[in-house]
Amino acid sequence: MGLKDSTTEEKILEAAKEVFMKYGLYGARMQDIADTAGINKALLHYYFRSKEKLFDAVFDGALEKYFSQMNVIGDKSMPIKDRLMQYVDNMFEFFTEYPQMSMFIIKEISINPEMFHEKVKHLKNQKSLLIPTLQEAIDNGEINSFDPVIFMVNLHSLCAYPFLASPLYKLMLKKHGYDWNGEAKDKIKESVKDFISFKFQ
Amino acid sequence: MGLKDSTTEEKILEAAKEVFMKYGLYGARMQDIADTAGINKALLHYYFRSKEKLFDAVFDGALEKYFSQMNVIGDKSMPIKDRLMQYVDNMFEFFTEYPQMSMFIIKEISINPEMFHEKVKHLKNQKSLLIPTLQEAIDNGEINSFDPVIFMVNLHSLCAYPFLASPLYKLMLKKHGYDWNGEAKDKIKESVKDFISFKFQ
DNA sequence: ATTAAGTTTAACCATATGGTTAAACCGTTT
DNA sequence: AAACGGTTTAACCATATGGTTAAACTTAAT
Repeated sequence: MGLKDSTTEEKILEAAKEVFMKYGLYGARMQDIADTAGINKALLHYYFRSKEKLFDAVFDGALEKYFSQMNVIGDKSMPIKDRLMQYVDNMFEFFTEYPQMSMFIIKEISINPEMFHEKVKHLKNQKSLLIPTLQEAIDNGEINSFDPVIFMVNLHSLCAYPFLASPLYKLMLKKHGYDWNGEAKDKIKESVKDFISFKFQ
Repeated sequence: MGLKDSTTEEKILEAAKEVFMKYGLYGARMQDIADTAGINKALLHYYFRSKEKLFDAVFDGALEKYFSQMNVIGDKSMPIKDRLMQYVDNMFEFFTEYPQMSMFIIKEISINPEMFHEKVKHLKNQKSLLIPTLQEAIDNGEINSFDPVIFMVNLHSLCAYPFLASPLYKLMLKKHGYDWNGEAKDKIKESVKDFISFKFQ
């Protein structure tokens, strides 16, 4: 019950992240995780009692990171437009660092929505900060009225989809002279900012 | 080698679609497919030699349907704006009928890009019709100049992501008074049309 | 009715897989 | 050095899984 060797546990978690994110709960193999971590398979069960428990640790971490990131939004000292531009920058930075995360979360929820329903209760940042922020700017008369919920869906679409579909784009954009890991990502980010700029004169 | 009972083969393919799309190649179980189809497991191997072959049949069908759909775009008799609006309608119709398809295709490509690379060669409609169509409208002076490749990415983002993320939205939009299966989908479609309208005065 | 060909099933097989256990291996305390 | 606690490993177990086989079944042609 004492302190466990943190580095081993972290090695396991890192490997589990990699394998679960790629193959999902059912597609992932414990032996694969052990090999990736460079340890014995029995150690997985020593640190995390079962495959499900290990998966939970990975999934909980992902949910926490994902939802807290989605709520990073600048304070009221800036105009709403600047805050949104910064929000776009943050999303692109986040998805660049964790390109597989949205796919992982969405896919696992689609397989097992009940589990997600249970887990979301224990999250601290479950409600979007973006929507009340937009609503406030509308109420202030800072921007013209529109539906902030629908706008949030559009904005997340524009930012998240290019990364979700990057396995496709990595192979298909070449035909049009673009390299995903090169200029494409930045050009897309600028185009997203262009897109939402129209909404704010 | 003669004609096989078409209904059994179709039952298998239907079940395989369902199970593979949900769990992916590695997560899917042959027994699960057999149970879903209501047949003996050995029959799967009688009609399709192996799990991989059965998966190929499903994946090839999905690729074919997906890429041919992405190229349905009206002819030059209409103004470019109307053609794009129709394109949006088509995408929303398609994703409503096959909500899991983009997820399935993208996920499997991300696990095994080489396989996709091989398969895409044998596709008839591999290159996007949207991009040359936009380029033509720009060259004609019908619309102001912009990058058609980046625009295509944005447009597909706006249309595809809401369905990709629908497992999430189904659970989260309720908090804001929306029902995914009710009004939300249509409101999002209209907002997408609004978004792209800005590009065309 | 018999044959022939395709179809379907139950019973099997070899291996993969999640999980367990007892022993070995540390590092620290006494 | 002995004892103790946490850590790691090899060997093992029960079941799941993809795949095979031989026999039973169905249908149509002769």
